Amino acid sequence: MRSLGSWEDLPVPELPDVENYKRYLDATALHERVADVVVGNAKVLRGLSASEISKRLTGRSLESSCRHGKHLLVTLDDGACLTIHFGMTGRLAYFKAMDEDPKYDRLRLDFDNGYHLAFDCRRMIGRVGLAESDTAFVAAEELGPDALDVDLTAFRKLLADRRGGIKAALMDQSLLAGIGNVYSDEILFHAGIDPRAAVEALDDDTVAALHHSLRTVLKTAIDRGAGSEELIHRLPDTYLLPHREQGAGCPRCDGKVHRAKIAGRTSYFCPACQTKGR
DNA sequence: AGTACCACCTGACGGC
DNA sequence: TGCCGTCAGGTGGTAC
Repeated sequence: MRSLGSWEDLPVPELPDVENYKRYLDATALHERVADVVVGNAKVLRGLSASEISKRLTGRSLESSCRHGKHLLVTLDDGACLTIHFGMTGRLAYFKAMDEDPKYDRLRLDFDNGYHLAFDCRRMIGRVGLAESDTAFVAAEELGPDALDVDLTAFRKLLADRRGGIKAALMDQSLLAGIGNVYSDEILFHAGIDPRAAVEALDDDTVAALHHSLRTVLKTAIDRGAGSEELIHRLPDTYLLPHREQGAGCPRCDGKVHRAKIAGRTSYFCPACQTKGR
């Protein structure tokens, strides 16, 4: 059992978490001018040197932001784009007093107003970079459309040409961007689809149900505070996320939650509820 | 094209 | 008590 407040309760950033990080950045650091850049660990820069990112960011201000899938893209006043991917353990912290600097601060922007924005990333699987523009970045990364921008017609089209497992398809960032292991499980749970199902095995009604679940789950997670450790306590009772444990009671039936490796990931599902696509 | 597996990375946890 | 293997999970690379 996970203990409350341990690092394990921190969410792995997928679309809903990153959306709330974007809103956090918009509410805090936007329009502030960067006075200094402090690189705590250049590994998160992948290739880009500390002096290069420092040179490009110093004197700039953060003008606007957008999110595409799990990426946060911040446009600067010179038109360039600061790109942030949170990996598994990344998050943002905006603060004034340096004793609030998070432990795993890998990159910090110090603003003219005396505040700081830190990219906190314990496992350093996250990365920060620079791109010509947000659209250039999305194209270069070969990302599919953002999961919340895909309507039912487009969703049917994406799946029509896809073969193989539905869980792998949902998590494929080049097909649609933003869904990872945890939310793919949640979405399939609400749609009543067996996570081991093949895409071809889903009929039209089931694809419509899947699309509906996808939107509902992602939006609910955003509204209930994804990105905060409180999310798990704020989700509706019918959500699987607080029951991601082998043998836990299914929140919808008398069955038990099962764990299995599906699409290469540890997956949780209820075999009694999730029967579609079998 | 889709799948399988490894590596990256850190810290928690179970086994002995 | 303490060492050690294993696991988590997004992404990227490679092999099939």
